[in-house]
Amino acid sequence: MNDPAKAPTAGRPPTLDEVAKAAGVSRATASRAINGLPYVSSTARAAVERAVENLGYRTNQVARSLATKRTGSIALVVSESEKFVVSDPFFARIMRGISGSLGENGLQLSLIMAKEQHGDDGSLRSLREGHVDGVLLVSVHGWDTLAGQLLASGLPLVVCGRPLTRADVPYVDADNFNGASMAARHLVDIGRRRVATIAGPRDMSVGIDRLSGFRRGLASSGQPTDAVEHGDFTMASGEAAMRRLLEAHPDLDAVFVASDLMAVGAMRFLQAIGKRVPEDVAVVGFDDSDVAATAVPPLTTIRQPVEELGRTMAWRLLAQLAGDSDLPPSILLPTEFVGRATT
Amino acid sequence: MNDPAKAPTAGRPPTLDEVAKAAGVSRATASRAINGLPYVSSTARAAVERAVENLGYRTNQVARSLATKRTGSIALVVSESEKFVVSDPFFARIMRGISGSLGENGLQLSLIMAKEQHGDDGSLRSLREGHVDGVLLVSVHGWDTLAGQLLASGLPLVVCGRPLTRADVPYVDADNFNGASMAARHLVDIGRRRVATIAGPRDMSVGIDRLSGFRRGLASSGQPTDAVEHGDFTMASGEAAMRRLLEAHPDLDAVFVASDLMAVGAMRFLQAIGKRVPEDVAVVGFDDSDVAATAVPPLTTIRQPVEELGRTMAWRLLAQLAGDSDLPPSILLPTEFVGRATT
DNA sequence: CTGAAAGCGCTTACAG
DNA sequence: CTGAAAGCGCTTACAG
Repeated sequence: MNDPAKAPTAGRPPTLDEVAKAAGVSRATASRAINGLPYVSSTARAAVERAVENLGYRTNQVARSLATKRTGSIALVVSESEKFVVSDPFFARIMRGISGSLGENGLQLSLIMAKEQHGDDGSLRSLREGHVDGVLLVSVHGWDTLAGQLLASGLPLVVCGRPLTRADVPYVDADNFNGASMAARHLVDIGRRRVATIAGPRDMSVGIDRLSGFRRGLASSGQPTDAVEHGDFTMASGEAAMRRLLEAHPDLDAVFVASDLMAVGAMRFLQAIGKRVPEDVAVVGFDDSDVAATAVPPLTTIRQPVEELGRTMAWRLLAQLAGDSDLPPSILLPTEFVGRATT
Repeated sequence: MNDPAKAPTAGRPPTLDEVAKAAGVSRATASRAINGLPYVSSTARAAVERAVENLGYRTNQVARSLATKRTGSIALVVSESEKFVVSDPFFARIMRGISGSLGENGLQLSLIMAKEQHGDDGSLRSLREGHVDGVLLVSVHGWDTLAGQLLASGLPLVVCGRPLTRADVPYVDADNFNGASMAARHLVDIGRRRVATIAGPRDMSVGIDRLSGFRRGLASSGQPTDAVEHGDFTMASGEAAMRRLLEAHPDLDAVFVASDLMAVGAMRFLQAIGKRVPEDVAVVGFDDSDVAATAVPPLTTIRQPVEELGRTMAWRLLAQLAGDSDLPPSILLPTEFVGRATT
């Protein structure tokens, strides 16, 4: 059943020219019909559609890119030196959001793992070679180095998380400030009199914003906001910070922890020394990651919409590429209180 | 300091034509010099190099692709429906290997998260639109659906892990059979008389191969190979399988577990019921993942070279694209015994 | 070793 | 609504 009408091109995929010929129209008209442009008679459109179907025609995106100067693909740049970043569940969810949103719009995702140690190692080279239309950057540390190179490339850029330096680049982030504030207020509302916090690193905006939010939330209660220890978002660091906190403030009866993982570490320490959660010490985490629900007891926390973060980054970049005006320079996504058993 | 010699193109990046003009040669010669082709006089080459430098010229890859019919990018297809796949540390390491290897060869990595539920959801569309030169597939389950579509695209394809069906597609895998065999032999060598196994799923080649290897390794000892329970590679499944194993074979004194994570689950159960590891029951895992070294006690295991798996997939595909003949249809990477404290 | 010319497969003013 | 033509920026036989 080697229907010659279906394979007239012997191997090589059919071209627009062949479609036009088969439809009895010009290449220009065929192009318009295929791209859904106006001003194509319905008969011409139908003929082209039939030809496309018969020939199994697919637009050659490379040729289209050369003509339109749009590549239809977006780079996702991650810093490879952070060993864990790709395997981080948070990152995986971001990526899923981005990928879904891009896919719906017919765009490709080009993944670039940049080694940030060297100034120019070539991993970002493709960005300057017209391979992509825009760039999405996800990087916790090393933001400056990478962002500098990306900005220099002149491509539209959206980053994940509020950048510490360079206020001039569009970003998307969770509303860490208000989330943390909610957590603190909740602890006050349930009657806790001495509320402490395990904050994130001082040099990350996510650490900084959750700490300021915590202070803001506690402000109305008149409580001091001096019971603060820092961790690095690992479980072990949460455990150690909890120990330091109790040494310095033995009277604390609640703790807001800037990530669920650190909160689990903190709870582990509390339980090890015989403190009951929530009776002796109430705990609120942040993220609503998988560990929150499976912790014992299940962890009260602040949810951030991670996949939505990725979706929104993609949306913001696409809107910019589409030339939308009056775009918000940056976007904060609402966080949400999730009550469980630790408060 | 707006040196006109450095920015003669006002915004728009410089073209090959401009480089040629600046170097005083033809476009053809400029092209040859830039691509390092032979038959270019050293003076011409030098002049072109200088012009490239001065103008800040970069090859427009899209134009090059149209002319050469090579895109310089490779698709990495993963199945999105496996929620965890992207956040799986194993996958992250594979991806690092692939990305590194591709980057060294100046190729792009295009990430495609395919929804395998639908026959054709468009996520694989780009593959048929000339976007990529070849495809790398990483997917544990759902292999058939995806591979079928990919094979149909006619693009060169290399998959990760031995496919259960379709022996006709090149793959790269760890030598699961010999690794498992080594594990079983080791347990016999240290004097265990009743060796059991917690195997992986029956419908995954990695599960199957590690089970056959185990049986092969035990064969010479004359021990029965009937003490087998299956898990699904999660910690919880390892725990449950260990329970079933002890119910059926209370006399077992050693267990080979087909993954480190399941092994940790198994150890958790053993310790919960008061069995000592390794005194009462010796345990060998598989993978040498992070949890192996941090387990208590540290887990004896079989190491598989995960990043090298990714590197090798990339190498195999590139070699095929380069037209190398006599390529091995598939490649098995050696696994290695890592002795720790559980045996 | 070099250059003029054709070609890769599309899109898009421009002039009907 | 339609078509002829130019153009996107490169590569590569071909003929010197």
